[in-house]
Amino acid sequence: MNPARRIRDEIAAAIRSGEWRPGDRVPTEQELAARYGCARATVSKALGELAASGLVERRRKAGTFVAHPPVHSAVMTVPDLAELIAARGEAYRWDLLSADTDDVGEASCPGPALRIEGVHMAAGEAFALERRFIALGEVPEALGADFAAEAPGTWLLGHIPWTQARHVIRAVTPTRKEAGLLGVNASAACLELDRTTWRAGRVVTHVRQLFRGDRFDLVADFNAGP
Amino acid sequence: MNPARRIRDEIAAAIRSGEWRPGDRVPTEQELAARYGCARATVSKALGELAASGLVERRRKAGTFVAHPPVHSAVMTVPDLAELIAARGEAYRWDLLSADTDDVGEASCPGPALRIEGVHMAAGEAFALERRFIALGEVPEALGADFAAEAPGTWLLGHIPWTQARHVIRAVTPTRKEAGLLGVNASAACLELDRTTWRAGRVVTHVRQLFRGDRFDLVADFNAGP
DNA sequence: TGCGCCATTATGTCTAGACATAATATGAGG
DNA sequence: CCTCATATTATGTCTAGACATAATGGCGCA
Repeated sequence: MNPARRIRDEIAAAIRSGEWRPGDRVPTEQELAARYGCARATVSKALGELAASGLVERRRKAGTFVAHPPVHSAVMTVPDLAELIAARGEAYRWDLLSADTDDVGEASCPGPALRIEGVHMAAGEAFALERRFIALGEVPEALGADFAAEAPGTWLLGHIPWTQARHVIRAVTPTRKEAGLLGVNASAACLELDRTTWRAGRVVTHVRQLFRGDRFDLVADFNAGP
Repeated sequence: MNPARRIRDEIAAAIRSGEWRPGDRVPTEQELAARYGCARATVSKALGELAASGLVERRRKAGTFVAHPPVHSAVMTVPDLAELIAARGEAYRWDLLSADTDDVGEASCPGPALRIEGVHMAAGEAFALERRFIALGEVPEALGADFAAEAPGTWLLGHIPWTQARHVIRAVTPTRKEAGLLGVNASAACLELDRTTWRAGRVVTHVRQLFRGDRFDLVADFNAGP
């Protein structure tokens, strides 16, 4: 086992078990270096990783301290729907409802855009509705894509490299039309997921996905540190 | 500006702008060290941080490559309700409905537990319902706490150091009783947030919070890298 | 031709030492 | 007793060099 990894994991374990409490002082780098018989730089690397993951806080001159736990931040994975449904062992299908060019776009995706609507199907039943705008100024090649054959999210993932995104999650009651498409009662709660995606500061796409509340949970794990 | 930080940020910018595409080879550490006029260890540190944040992938002998973007993972912050509401400029209040000891607990929090129910109020109106189990085997001091004066989440945050947690988010239709407590129509969609919290592998608490769908959105940002 | 071994190569990690930086503690002066 | 300058100290970062490790590509042998 690496010295750096060992130091990092042992300190993380002491913090997570409650042995070292928030505010407690972590031994100085020199003390740890002596205890583990390694160079100070090695200890510093381990503490740097712990600080990056939020488990400790380092202050010059003062020393290193066990951080106070955050309210709750968690890493949430929003899965690719095709993969998610395949993982359940169900057949996945994307049904395109409409695809039109639109010179105006909408508030969160202004300018000329491609407007796409469709349904994600699992085991022959509607699973989620999708309404998407793709900014043609950023992704002109979207005009040549066949969104009847491939869901736009899947296509974009293969054509647009690293982006930033913001997700907004809320519970809503579907409109009558949406309820019909999803095959649920008009009073059934649905989970709405709005995602806006930027590249280099400019909006690439905005998508609103509406999930059947009875078939979809978002799961987020909070696991500070490595 | 730090050399390490500069290298890291310039490479991250090249990736996020699309200049370097997924699968592209990043120059070797030696080349980068020569280009930036610094030691190889400095380059290695920068690349290590980029790899930790998922922007690049490093393989021995093969080199460093721009990673393929993940489906979508995002850091979600589940706020402290008291703080959230205070930030909106509204008055926050916690109303305790009941607090009983329970020898059995429930599935996700087995064993002797404290069962607490209450309402989070904002500006005089119900905002969220909470039903919580606190494992007395792990947190016996919870018996001495005054949960009429302080919301159990707030109390736990101050008494239980670093933990792991899992969140499950779904859209539900409230029961008639829940709708009444929240002051919404029985057909209004609500956002349910289930959080189970562990310390050192043992369940500390399980909480179910039910939010008014029209008053609460979860926001998650995806911003790989520093 | 095909298989397996080995040299090469790029990353992974560490060391010992150096200097920078920032915040605290201390002491001098008002 | 308070205030400000200074010394101290722990972290922050870097360097140059070394060795470890793993995967790849090519070479040699069958």
